[in-house]
Parts: sequence; structure tokens; C-alpha cells
Amino acid sequence: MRSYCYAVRMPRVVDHAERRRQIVFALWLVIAEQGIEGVSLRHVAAEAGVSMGRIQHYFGTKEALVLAGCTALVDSAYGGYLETADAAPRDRLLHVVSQQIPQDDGGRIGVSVWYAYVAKSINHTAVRQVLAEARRGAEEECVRLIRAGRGAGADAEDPAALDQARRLLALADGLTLRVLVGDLEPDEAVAMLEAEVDRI
Amino acid sequence: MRSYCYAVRMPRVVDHAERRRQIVFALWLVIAEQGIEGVSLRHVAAEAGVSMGRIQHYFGTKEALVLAGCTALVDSAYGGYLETADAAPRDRLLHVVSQQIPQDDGGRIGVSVWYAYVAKSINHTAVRQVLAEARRGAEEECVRLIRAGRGAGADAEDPAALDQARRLLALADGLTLRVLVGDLEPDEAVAMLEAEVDRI
DNA sequence: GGTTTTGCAATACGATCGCATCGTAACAGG
DNA sequence: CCTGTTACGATGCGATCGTATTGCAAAACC
Repeated sequence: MRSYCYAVRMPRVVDHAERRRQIVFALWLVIAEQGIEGVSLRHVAAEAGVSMGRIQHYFGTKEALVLAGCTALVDSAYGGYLETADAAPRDRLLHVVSQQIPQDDGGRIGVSVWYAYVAKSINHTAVRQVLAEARRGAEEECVRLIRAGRGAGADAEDPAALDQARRLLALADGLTLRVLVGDLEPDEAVAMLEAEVDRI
Repeated sequence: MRSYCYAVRMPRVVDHAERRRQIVFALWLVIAEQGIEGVSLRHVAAEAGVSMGRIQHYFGTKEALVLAGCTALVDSAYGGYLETADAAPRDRLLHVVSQQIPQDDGGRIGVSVWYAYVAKSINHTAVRQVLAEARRGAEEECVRLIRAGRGAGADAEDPAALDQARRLLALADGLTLRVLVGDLEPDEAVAMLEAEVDRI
């Protein structure tokens, strides 16, 4: 029971986190292909090539699995942002608002899953909280980047920057949707966001 | 079989359209409360206070019911727009882009149902086509209103107006979402849209 | 008033669902 | 080798699903 070694302490040693990642990825694929309505333990298990029992073992209930898929999605986006740590504020700002525009198939999957969760968040408290926190974080980060870009110090409040951040993020959401349903080309959407960023 | 009279030609006369309206309204309520996942013929029947058989009689399948709910939603929004026929172009433009911001409970229901359909449109061709056509219509109308507002004639193309229309509509979608999940007050969203309209 | 057609309620059916349970293979520590 | 614990695969259960089917009441038409 007591663990003297650092990483491995269990019998039948497996990489717990890796197993969870595989299952969550299969969940995303199912959501992207069939929508959140199409999510069932059996479908996800088939997509991942594992048994239903495995999913139950790692996530317990369907509810928990779906929620884990949501937090994993948010974490993944945040990880992508952290990689831009040494870029200029203007470029980082552009990354935050245009990162979700689907440029390839992988991006399409991610953003269609994201929209599925957005719709779910309307009637699902836990999902709503996860997305709300992510959104607050993105908004604050945008405000910081806007202020850094114009060379302002860390002030208490900045209504103008907040307003611009909100407009930028809302615009990004709306444009993302257009691209997703095929009404708009990714290039056009990014160009519009770039113009908006440079107007600040 | 042959119908000599104009309106009524059937035995057991009922208002077919009215019955469909009642069922579709119950469908919207179910979607708003439980999301599209929660839609089942039994739930909708219970919400409408009718039997499942009635729904089958009027819509045939669940698929057809859901799609009818989508077109009815679009038609309803279009009807609201037509009522502004004698307003100034600037006010009509503001109506188009801010009409979906939920101001009361009725508005919340409508827009949460609308977002449910948006998510569904990602994986559902028929819904996507209905929404795409509505969006194209809104975009064209915005272009017309923008050009009318600045006193321009009916010209062939106007890239600047198209760009502004797209930005306005995308911004409206994004702001609507924020209001829906409670991140933003309706007043603030409308104020931002108004500022954007007046900047044109 | 009988016939025909429509409007629906009731129900039955097979598929699928989430989840609980059970059994067991694999491995760490003694 | 033995024991305990973990990691599952397999299976079963009750609920719920969409839809097909059946049957009957009410109204229009002859």
C-alpha cells in the first residue's frame, strides 16, 4: 500500500493518464462525427478499440467522461497558448483569438467538439462552469496583452481594453462558427481578426 | 375526395397548422430545458399534453419533427423582421443583429433553441442547409441596409459593406453566446452592437 | 343512415442505452 | 509460492428509445 518509489506503485502497472487520454480522444472523435447525441459508452469504446468495461473503470459514468472531455479540451487549448510565451504581445493576442479557427481536419474536430460543449453548457451546469472559467481566463489574458501591446503598465482597471477584448473574442466566436459551417473561408476569418487586432 | 369548397374539405375538421404549432412549441420548450439530447417523442408529447400518436400523425418521425422545429424557428425570426418594415434602415439593421440577444425568458428560450440547432447543424445536413440559407438571407439584408443607410444605390457589388455586415453578424453571434451563458448583461451586448452599427 | 375518410390513442416490439456485477489475468510485496 | 490489489473483459438488467400496428370515434358525403 505504502509507496516508496516515485512513479510506479501499483500492481499491473499501466500509464493511467495515457489510457484516459486515448479514451478522451475517442470521445472527441465520436462527438465530432455524430454530435453529442451520438455519444454512448459503446460508441466511444468501439472508436477507441477498447471494451466498455475499461471506460467504466477509468471514468465511472458517462457524465464524468463527457465532463472530462470538456476540461481536457480547455486544457489542450491553454497548453497551445503557453507555447507562444516568447512571442510579441500582438502575435500572442492574434493567437488567442484565431487559434480556434479550423485550418485543417484536426482543427475542425477540435472546434466542432468545442461547439458541441457550448450547446451543452446551456443546460448543463458543470460544463457551463468549465467553459465560463476558460472564457474569463481568455478575457483577462486578452486585456493583459492589449495593455502590454500599447506599452501600458499593470493598472487596476481599463474599461477600454476590456471592451476591446470582449469585442475581439465575440467576433472570433462568430467567425469560427461561419467557418465551421462552411460559409466563410478560414483565410478570410483570420484576415478579419488580424485587421481587428491591428486596429487596436 | 374532390374538394368543391375552399378551406375545409376533410371530415373531422381540425386546424392542422395550429396543431403543428402547438407541438413545435412544446418541442422548443423541451430543447430549451433539456437540450436536444433530451428530445424524445414521449417528452415532447408530455410537454404538449398530447399523445405520442398525435405527434406521429402530424410529423411522422422524430427527424421530421426536429427539422420542422428548425424551419419554424427561422420563419419566426423572419416574421419579426418583416414587422420592422417601416423603420429607418439604421434601426432595422440594429434589429437584425440584436434581435437574438435574449432580453426576457421568451427570448432566452428562443436563442437557446437556436444554439442547439447550430450545434446540430455541424453533423446534420438538412439543419445545416436551413441555417445556412437563413444566414445568407440575413447577410444580404444587412448589406442592403448598410448601403441604404449611407444613401447608396443598388449597386452590383460592395465589398466594404459585405465585410461590415459579416463583422456585425459574427459579433452579434458571439455576444449572444456570452449573454446566454450569463457572462454578459443583455444591455451591454446591445450597447456594443449599437456602437458598432453607428460606427458604419 | 350507411359509407368512407380522417384524426388520433393505445400498445407492442426490437434496439439501444447506462450501469451494476462478476470473474479473472497480471503483477507487487512478503 | 502466496496473498492482495489492480485492471479490466464479459455479461446481464431494467429503462427508454423510435416506430409500426391496430382499432376506434367523429365528421363529411351519398
